[in-house]
Amino acid sequence: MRQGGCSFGLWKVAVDYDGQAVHRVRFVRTAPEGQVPVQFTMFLAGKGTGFSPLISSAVSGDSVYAKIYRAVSEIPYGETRSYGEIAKAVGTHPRVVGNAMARNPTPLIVPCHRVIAADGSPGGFSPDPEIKISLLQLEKNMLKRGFS
DNA sequence: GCGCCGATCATCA
DNA sequence: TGATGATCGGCGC
Repeated sequence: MRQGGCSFGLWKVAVDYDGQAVHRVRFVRTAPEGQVPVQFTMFLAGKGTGFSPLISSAVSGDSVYAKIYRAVSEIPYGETRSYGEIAKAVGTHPRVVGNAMARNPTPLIVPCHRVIAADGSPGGFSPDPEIKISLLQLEKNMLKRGFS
């Protein structure tokens, strides 16, 4: 298991991973020393649209949560879905989707920031909703500017 | 049009 | 077993 950190604006991203398997991602004020997979730095710099071939350990298994994480992973770069849409896709209730996002062990890889409330408002994000806004703006800008 | 309230269900303590 | 959510939709005003 390797550990690393990189910057995203005022926040840092701490990553626990093992080869292509990513076990945990979290936003922190101070990141641990070490390298992160190149996909993270590329994505956060607006030079990548995804994390392939990295896989999150959260999507394995057959629990409802794993299904939710898989469904969320299929949201394309720059697009959004509502909690209700995800819920319908996996056959559960929107509240459960919110619960799954709140406990998401690997944000970014499972793009929980692309899941917003049904009326278009951002909804919540841990530890800070501003991160969610920043990520959505980043993706929107990059689509518009053609990954400059 | 806006705000309140009840439904709903997988985890965790 | 009961409480708790990063919600949704309908109804009343």
